[in-house]
Amino acid sequence: MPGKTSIIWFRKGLRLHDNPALLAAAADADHLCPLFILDPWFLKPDRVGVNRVQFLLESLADLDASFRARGSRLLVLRGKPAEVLPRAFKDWGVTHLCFESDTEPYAKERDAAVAQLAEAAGVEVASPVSHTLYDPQLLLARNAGKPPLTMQSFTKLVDAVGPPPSPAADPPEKLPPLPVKAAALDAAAAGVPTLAGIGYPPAGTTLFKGGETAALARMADYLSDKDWVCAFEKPKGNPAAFMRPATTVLSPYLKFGCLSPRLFHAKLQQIYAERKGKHTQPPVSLRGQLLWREFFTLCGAAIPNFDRMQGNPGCKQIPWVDDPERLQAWQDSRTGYPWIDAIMCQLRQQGWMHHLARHSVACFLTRGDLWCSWEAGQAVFDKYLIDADWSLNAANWQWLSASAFFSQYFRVYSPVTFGKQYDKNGDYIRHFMPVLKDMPAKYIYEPWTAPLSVQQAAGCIIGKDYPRPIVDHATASKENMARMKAAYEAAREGGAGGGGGAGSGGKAAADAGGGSSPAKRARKK
DNA sequence: GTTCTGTTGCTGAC
DNA sequence: GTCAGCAACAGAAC
Repeated sequence: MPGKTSIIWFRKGLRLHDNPALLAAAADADHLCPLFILDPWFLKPDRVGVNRVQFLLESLADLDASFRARGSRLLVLRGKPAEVLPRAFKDWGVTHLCFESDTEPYAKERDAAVAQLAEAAGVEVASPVSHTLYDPQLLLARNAGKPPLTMQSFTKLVDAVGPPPSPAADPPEKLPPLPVKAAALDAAAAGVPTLAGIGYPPAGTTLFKGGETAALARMADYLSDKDWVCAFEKPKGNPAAFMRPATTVLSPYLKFGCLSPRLFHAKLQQIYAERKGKHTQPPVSLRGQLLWREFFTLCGAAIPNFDRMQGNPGCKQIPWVDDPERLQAWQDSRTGYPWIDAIMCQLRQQGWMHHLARHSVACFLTRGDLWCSWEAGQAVFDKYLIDADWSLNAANWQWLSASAFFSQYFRVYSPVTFGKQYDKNGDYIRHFMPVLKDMPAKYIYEPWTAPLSVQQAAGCIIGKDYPRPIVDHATASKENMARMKAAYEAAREGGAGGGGGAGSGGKAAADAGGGSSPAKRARKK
């Protein structure tokens, strides 16, 4: 009987802890090859920014170091997985291929093709779930094959299913050696490349360092303050806090799998248990944030065309206007609204912004002010965010544009007053938009209202050094609200959400006789 | 059918 | 700091 030679194929899940695929590959193996493949599909500088790629390379270097400490090493090969892997099967005499299951559309297609090739080569495949707390297929099955549409029903679903699996055991101190031919590959052929080596600028500008080591340290740091953990309420965070962010910034580590959601979840439950119920609850608690991730990942896995408007049955069809100039101004921090422009600058610079800051700019681009498609904004976020996650990005853009999940389109973020609530002096703006750093606090959110003498004293003339507002918010938001109303009416008449290309052709009848009874209600908050 | 509620709106009067 | 009014949606529970 031939020996076992395995590949543990890393894609996300860039960690050794809670890694069931690694355990499966290593168990009773004579040879184990840890492998990452730099897929050209992901590495396009115009589509994936330098900060996220840097984060990835740092994560790979950290992974390599961890393998070396266990008598192994990480091989990094380049090419399409469907071409690289069959060669490796043959060259190295591979008998087993293990990788973490992935529900994104590209990944599903890629993995199905690879699994077929493996079968043809007589290679046994295992792909356990460890990117999410729960197996999305299991959740779907428990909910009649359909994803829940609200966070409340999602929370109910996971409550009914019970606690998620515990994190898997740590891998052994000593791992099997590489196959002989794989071990012969040198750094040039199979090492972690430099940014420049793959066509990127030599360095990114993000503050956040990739890798499992950094992830565990960051988690430990935030979890050490148990009062903070138990009092965490996401909506109360300060989006303008940039020296120490109001949230954990564990999202990029969860995105790449440097941190296991199950480990994070287990640690949170431990702390909550110590406090005997005195802690915040989902959806606003820290655990709630993991459930949001879980909810949206499930939606991304179960709803067709989840990253598009057309053909997406959950997405309201709204007649957005394709306006490249507006989109570009938004992307390049030239809207003339300092709060918006500063946030977009933080995005390009750090690859991360607070959740509420993302809300501000997403609302502004779509239903609030510029009436551009959420898909266009999604693409910009997908390029620059270090934590860009396919499902979460699509879900949040649909949420903010009131295309799905959320429908109170009359709640519009003000590009002027929203940030002011948190940062009266405008320190966040001064930091990210240095051109405005000497503008008096009175005018910093609306510099076009500053008298010319003030502008001169601040060294920032509006219309010359910094643009005038791209739209008048009061006018634009009012017009857009009317457009939303019409799109919603059209959707109701045309039969909900609408998958096909029906678009928004139906014009809104002034009063469809819908005659909803005059629900007079005294609502209190 | 009605009622309740939804992680995170804004403005202006008090 | 609180609260009504703004103009008003849709899923879930009843």
